[in-house]
Amino acid sequence: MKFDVTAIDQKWQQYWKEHKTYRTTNDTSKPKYYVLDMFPYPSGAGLHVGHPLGYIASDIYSRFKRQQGFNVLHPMGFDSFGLPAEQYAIDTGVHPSESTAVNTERYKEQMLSLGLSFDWDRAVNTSDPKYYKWTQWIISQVFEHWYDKTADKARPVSELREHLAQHGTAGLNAAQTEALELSAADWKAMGPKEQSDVLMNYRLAFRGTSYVNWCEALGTVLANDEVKDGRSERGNHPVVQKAMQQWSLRITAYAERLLAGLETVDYSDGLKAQQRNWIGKSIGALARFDIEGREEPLEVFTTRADTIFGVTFMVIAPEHELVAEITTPEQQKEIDDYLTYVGSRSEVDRQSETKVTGAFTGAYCINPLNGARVPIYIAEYVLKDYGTGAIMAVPSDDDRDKRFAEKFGIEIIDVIDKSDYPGASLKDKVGKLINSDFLNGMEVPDAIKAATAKLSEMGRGEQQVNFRIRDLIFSRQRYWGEPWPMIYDENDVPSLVPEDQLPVTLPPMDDFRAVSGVSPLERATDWNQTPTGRRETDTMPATAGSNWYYLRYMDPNNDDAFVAKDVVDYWQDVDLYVGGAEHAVSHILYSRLIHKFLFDLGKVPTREPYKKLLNQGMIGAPITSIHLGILLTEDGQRHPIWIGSSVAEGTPLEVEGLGKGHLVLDESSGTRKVPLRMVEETSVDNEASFRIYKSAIDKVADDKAQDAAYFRTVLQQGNAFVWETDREGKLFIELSFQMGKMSKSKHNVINPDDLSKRYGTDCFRMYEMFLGPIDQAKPWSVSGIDGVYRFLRRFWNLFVGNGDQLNVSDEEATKEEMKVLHTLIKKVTADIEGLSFNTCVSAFMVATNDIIKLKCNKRAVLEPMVRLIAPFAPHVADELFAALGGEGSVHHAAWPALDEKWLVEDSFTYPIAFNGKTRLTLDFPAGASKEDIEAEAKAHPDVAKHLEGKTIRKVIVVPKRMVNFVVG
RNA sequence: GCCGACGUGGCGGAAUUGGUAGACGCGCUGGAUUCAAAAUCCAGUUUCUUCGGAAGUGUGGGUUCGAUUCCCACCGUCGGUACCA
Repeated sequence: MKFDVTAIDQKWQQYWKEHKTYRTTNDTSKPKYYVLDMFPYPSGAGLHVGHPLGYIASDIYSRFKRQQGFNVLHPMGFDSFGLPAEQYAIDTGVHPSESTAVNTERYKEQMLSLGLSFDWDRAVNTSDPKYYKWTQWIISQVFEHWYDKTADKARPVSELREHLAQHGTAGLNAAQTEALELSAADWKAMGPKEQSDVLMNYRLAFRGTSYVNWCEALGTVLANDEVKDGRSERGNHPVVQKAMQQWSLRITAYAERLLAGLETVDYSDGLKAQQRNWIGKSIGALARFDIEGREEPLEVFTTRADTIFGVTFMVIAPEHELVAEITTPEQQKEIDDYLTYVGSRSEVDRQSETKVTGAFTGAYCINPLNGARVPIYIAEYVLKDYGTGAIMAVPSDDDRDKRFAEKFGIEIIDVIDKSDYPGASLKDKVGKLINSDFLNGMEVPDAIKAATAKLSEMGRGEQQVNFRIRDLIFSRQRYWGEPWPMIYDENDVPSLVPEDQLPVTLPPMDDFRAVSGVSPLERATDWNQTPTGRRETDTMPATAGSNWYYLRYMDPNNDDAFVAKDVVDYWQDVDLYVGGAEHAVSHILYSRLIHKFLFDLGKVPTREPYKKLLNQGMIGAPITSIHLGILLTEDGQRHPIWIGSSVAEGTPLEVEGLGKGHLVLDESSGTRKVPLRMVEETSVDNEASFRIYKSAIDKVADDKAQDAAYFRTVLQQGNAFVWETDREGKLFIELSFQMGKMSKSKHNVINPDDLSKRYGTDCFRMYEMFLGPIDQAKPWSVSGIDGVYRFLRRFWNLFVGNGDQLNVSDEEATKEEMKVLHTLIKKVTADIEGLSFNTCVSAFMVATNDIIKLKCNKRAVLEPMVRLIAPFAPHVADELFAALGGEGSVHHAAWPALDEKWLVEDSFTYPIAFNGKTRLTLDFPAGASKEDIEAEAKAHPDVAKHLEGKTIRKVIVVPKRMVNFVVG
């Protein structure tokens, strides 16, 4: 028996594959346990050392539960639709299905080599038509439902039609885009197109105009979470707001339930807070201000109705529909100029803006409580999508309003006396009302109630709840996603593709570019023209496939349903969900939405999809960045150029092909840093800086790899390099360097394969766990992996001794030896339950060291230790288990049972403290009484020495803890 | 700005309900083995010290017989979010 990690790894990985050791059946006789890893997107870069952290943790947990006798569902699959594969296809001409297949295979191999116990027979792929048939089916169901706020659940659209035919909109309490008023007769008089438009107002999946994040470079709409700092997360392209016709999911209908459900699940506080934030519930009041010379009032939403006497102007969003209507002729030019200015600004501009801007419409409205005449402005800082798109401005009590009032010379009326609350900010909502008529003297919370009540009494407003969350835009003008299963007839009325015709598969294409907002599928005319009408050419976003995948694993090959009822009734929900915090908001929220929808339909038995969520911490790694600057040439031309990290602004430069000039910086952010993968040829100069050599860049030009494609894109943003020369005369640019999280976009990924090969998979697994608490961020470092390797060797040597043969005795174990074993059982069992895997590894080390000291090689101790270490070191454990004559795989062997009798102590070592400071320790029998301990301790000569010349004021004895003398 | 998490040796990190701070591992120092090295094994390793001790868990206060743990204020790091009315 040799400790040959490579041979052991291969042998057992082969064995598990052949024997389908990790196959899971829907065996309802055992209790179920569902452990899920977040769906990976199979990128070209492969796994890095950050990924396995979560996979190993969930694998350990699954194996542990399996040994405890649970029927464990632990599946893996791939989120294989998405932008990167399509972008890669545009860059290289490789079809997304091909690159995805290659990447998926690579991920699977890497996961197999980590010894992860997935049941690969249950693997799913979102881009597989057999899978996305059901994605389309679920979205079809969403389309066929509306939200009844009275019943607080989704109901079929057929019932809505009936209601409209009988009562019109009377008595309808539905989640809707806008409030409609129709009689039954109105409804019946409508044509198909008009009826369809009315239903769209209520459908949970609907088509409508919305302001969207438009990314010109990617040629598609992006979700809020796909935009970071006004740029696209994929590719870092600028994003602008644009009004477009889009499919959306009415997530706002579920806002309240998504919020309430957080109370019932075991997620971290931080994550719950993030979700609450994203949903953004606020309770306030709707107030209606009459506009001079106009019937319809101006509606505003405010959380501070109490400050209504301090209102000195109103602000509406530039996109607000009233703007055109109320602007007076004298102010028309000013408003037009401002609208032009707003239209010219991207998201980045708007977000980085600190000064207030706006324009006066010339119109006035009337404060309903005191009749004051209030001017109406438009300004960028008021958002179209939140509340009513209009605010009542209270410059005395709101920072932005104040800056605006100061700039435009508007009166400021103090309405809150905060002198009782020094240091309180506006958000604290404290103080006493002044200058406010009947509210004077009230505290803020009371005044809010009183003012709201008054508005309501006057019919000028009412209490209202507002949510920050916006409906989820579910259209992408791209190829590589699920087609919306819709056909438009000659009246432009969309209808679902019948269920028996699903899936609507993607047509084969070889050119995936989206041209000016039109999906590439528009060009597939053979596909999109059908006898009954034209197909919808928008596809769904990546989240469509990933927000319900956990259900498909339960029943992955079912052709009659997304999951069979009896199967989902058995598996219920995910017990433990492990993944990165970067998906904390969007993915979790969207799958919670779909789950709740399916619950309403009676398709799933639980209200929440994920009972417990574990977010693994990031593993940090170096990020190298290349700098982009601007060369201003003597003839006034500006050229983007690549420069070293140390080139200062104003440096005179002469660049081949561009001429002489000097360096100016990017207006927005100085030199712009672009993360760059360390290509192999890049050489390390010292720890703080890296160099990229010209020879490396030239080589990339004809490289077909996916990394090279990214690299080329980056390089195309600058058109020349400002080279420096090293000692050997080679040209290079110095890159900047910092530690940061490991991610595809930062191109600082470290691959686990090498370590796994060198030290063995089990060592790599235990080392990753040993790094620290699973949920905390930490830098990657390989120092320390040797220690884990040495431990595994020592553990192995317990069984083989000095020779190459198994050397285990059948003698009865001593009390001391059994104590070591049971201490380990207790610690490891508790710590796995508590997801504290790093301390488990320590516990194994301690136990191994103790057993070595006891020179114990007894089966009674060692065999249970093999079963304990099996979740952590599955290969070595199976090898040892087989050598010991175990039947089958250790991974189906029972978890060792704890017997507390071995842990009972005869005596306890008490720390003896004086005024809380421990000075010595003394042993007392475990059963000794307080009185005996106190008397004996006082009598002990070492204690007496400390008590000399002092008065004992008090003695505290806590059995099995400590003794403390309070002296003076 | 707001929300959340976290601050412990040279480093990663341990410490049930408040009860011996620094487990375990890395690194380092010394030793054994070796012609030598690797590997392995043994001992030591918070700081200061007059070698009796003393101080010590980001900083300052508080509660307590006793605080890494609980409370208050502040500082710092990381993550999220940002004109949300």
